[in-house]
Amino acid sequence: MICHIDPSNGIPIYEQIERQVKFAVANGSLLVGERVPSVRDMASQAAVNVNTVARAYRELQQQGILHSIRGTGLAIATDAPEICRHSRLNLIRERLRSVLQEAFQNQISADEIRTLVDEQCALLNQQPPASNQLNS
Amino acid sequence: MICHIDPSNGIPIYEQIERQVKFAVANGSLLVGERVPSVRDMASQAAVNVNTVARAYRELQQQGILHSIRGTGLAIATDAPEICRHSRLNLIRERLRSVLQEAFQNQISADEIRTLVDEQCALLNQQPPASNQLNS
DNA sequence: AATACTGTAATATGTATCTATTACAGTGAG
DNA sequence: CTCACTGTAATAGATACATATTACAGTATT
Repeated sequence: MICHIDPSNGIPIYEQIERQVKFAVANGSLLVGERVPSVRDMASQAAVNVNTVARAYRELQQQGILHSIRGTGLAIATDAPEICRHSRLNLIRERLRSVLQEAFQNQISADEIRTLVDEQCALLNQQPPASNQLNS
Repeated sequence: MICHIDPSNGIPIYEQIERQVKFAVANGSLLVGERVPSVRDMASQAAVNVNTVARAYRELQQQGILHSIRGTGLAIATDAPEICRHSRLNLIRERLRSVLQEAFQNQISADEIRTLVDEQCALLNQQPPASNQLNS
């Protein structure tokens, strides 16, 4: 899989990696038993430090999404698809809630919000669908 | 004015203060020439350090939204309403774009997004409208 | 003049994130 | 066995954010 890091969106890099692994599992882009890219591969693809990837993988292990195969790598755990399918919308919902809360607190109407949403949906649909490929 | 700080939304506190002053100006809650709460008042109301408020005010000065009256305080500048009315939707648009970009990159459909938006609009409408009052 | 406010600045401390680098033990293929 | 790969750990350094504390100069009120 390929990770797209946005260094300027306020979300820590290790957490962005975490989230994208979860989405990939929920999408079926990563299957149970399949190995995730090695920390060094992922780090070089994402132009990020190895420690940062290692932290993401560590937290994914603690959540039961990855399990370690000693000396070989990290693989998608059996329970991962269920966990990640459940997380899929929640990850977006939480971020969305935070934005809309600020909007409502500052007198922006639901109509204005819906207009902004439609506008951004149109813009993002035109862009390349950010190919979520598997790795080698 | 009263500031609502969310320590867990990834936006630095000084920037949250900055944004809320801009919204208040755009809304007409703060009028040209009116004084903004003193750094010490704002800090105690928001349960935040004085330096953090001072940083927000400093950046608002650099943007031409506040101007200093020596020994007396900071007041809303003449150009502030125009600047802030222009910023109003853009501040939300940028945060929204970031969230929707992540959603689209991870195969969440526009329909799913719109469902989430409507769901959150309904939830937030039920809550107290977060009174954006002027101070004493 | 004295007092109580303004903003502003300097200093030190703590925490979180990220980087760079080095090292080590386990695994598998040649 | 050797070599190249795994994850993992330890260390050190940089930066950003926020805190606590102290201090100072300007202004207005009494």
